[in-house]
Amino acid sequence: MDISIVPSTIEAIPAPAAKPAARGRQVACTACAMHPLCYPLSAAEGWLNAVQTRRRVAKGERLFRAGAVQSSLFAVRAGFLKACAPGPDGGRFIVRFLLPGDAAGLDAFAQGVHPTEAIALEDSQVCEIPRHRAEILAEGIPTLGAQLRKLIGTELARSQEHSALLTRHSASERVARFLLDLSKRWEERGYSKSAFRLPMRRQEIGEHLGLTMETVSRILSDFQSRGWIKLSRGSVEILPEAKLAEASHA
Amino acid sequence: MDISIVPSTIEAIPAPAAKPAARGRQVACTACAMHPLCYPLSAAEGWLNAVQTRRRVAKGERLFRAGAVQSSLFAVRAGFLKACAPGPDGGRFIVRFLLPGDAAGLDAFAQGVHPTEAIALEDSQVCEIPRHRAEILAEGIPTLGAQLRKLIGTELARSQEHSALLTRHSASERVARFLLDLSKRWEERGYSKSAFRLPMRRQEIGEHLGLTMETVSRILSDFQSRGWIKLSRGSVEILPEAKLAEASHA
DNA sequence: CGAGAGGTTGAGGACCATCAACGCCAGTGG
DNA sequence: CCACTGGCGTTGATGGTCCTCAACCTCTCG
Repeated sequence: MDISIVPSTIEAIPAPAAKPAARGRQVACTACAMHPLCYPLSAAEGWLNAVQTRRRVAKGERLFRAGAVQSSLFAVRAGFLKACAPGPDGGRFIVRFLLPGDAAGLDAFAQGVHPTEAIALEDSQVCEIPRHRAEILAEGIPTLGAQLRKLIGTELARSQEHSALLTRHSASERVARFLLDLSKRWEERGYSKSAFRLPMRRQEIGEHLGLTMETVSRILSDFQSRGWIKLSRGSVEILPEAKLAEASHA
Repeated sequence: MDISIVPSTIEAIPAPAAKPAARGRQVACTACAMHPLCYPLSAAEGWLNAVQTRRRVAKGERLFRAGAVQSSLFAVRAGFLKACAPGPDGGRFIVRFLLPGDAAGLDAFAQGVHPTEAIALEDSQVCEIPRHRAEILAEGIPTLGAQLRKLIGTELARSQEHSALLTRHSASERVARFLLDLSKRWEERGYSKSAFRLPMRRQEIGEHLGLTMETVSRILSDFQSRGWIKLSRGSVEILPEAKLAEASHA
């Protein structure tokens, strides 16, 4: 059985205690950013189990620490994490929120050390590919090398786009785009694009968008009062008649 | 003669008309971001000439266009360029200023298409490595593949750091850091860290830092009146007793 | 000389940060 | 069961930072 292609279940791996939070949310391997990396491995018998291990990350736990040597690449399998760059003053910038299927830790290819860290916002699961394995395999299988470049390049393009968002758009445009971006990413993973969880705090949205938590809260409230979204504890619904797209680049 | 190691001169390549602007400013190959890529090639006889070509880019000319298929990677050999992401509304975000020794076009590894474009701010020269060559070589020489990943990863880390700068720092902190960053990069290339050209317009500094040209102008004037810098047409001097570093993170 | 691009400087105001108070909810312990 | 507590979210008042609009200056080039 090819577990890289068949969407496997959480029960397929040893679990000390199956947690509801991580259930029904894991992404199919075929939708994973790392899939092109994992897939060829399944063809090379005996390698798969050695290369791909899984790991649980409890809410609040750090997957890897800023400044730590890059030992592995990660792919989020289930849950929700944040990738953040801690500042010297205790503040931090949240580079990105990580959804199931997203890759993490790629920025460490620069120095071999993680410049950012990843912290779980809820109980999560990740697939782990040891770095030296990835490198060896990238040498042996040319398409893997290309896929790895593509993955890092995608992160780069995304980061540049985020910078553009930060320089050229108002607070409400940023929040609107943030919601639409999440919506799109959930849709790409086969989930509802109109209703999804929002497990991060307002503070963290602010740290991602360059705003204060109060501003984020006000703007979300404003969107709700206009009938564009519906907020509830830890989740949001984007109403069909959403003017969000309109608001996002005006 | 190994032109990848010996700092070669502009006269060594056919030049329709040697332009003073590009002279005395080309970086030594050993200081180039692409050097680890170029260097191994010189060991493989016969490949070098085919892989590494040079190209002149006149002031105002576009090295590659946003949306164009990625045909090559580039390394700046002499001159000064900007890498920018044009917005739909005619505005744009300047991702980065490119100095001699910097790599350009790496973000195209995401889709095979350039998301950003590079435009010369003054007459420049670039080294060009066709993409398919780079890929073939990366397959053949493992260290090349790793170097390529490292290059892209470095761009990624830099971009994330820039995002952090945009979200968490005031206008004057941004300008101060911008100057210090340029200073450091010139120093790394063997030039003066205290006096260097500033060939971009105020408008363009603003597009890089998320500020208006008026704000940039005011802050530079302010720095000058405090005795921290000395401005002259197209260049700047950072005075030894610079409080810039202090201002950059306060 | 005139025209135009880029830079500087000023006045006024929008936008968002700051500071502060309050509400809601979950968890805790009496 | 209920008060207490602390984290998070909301909302209001106020002020600072930076944008906007505008005038003027300098330099370059035809």
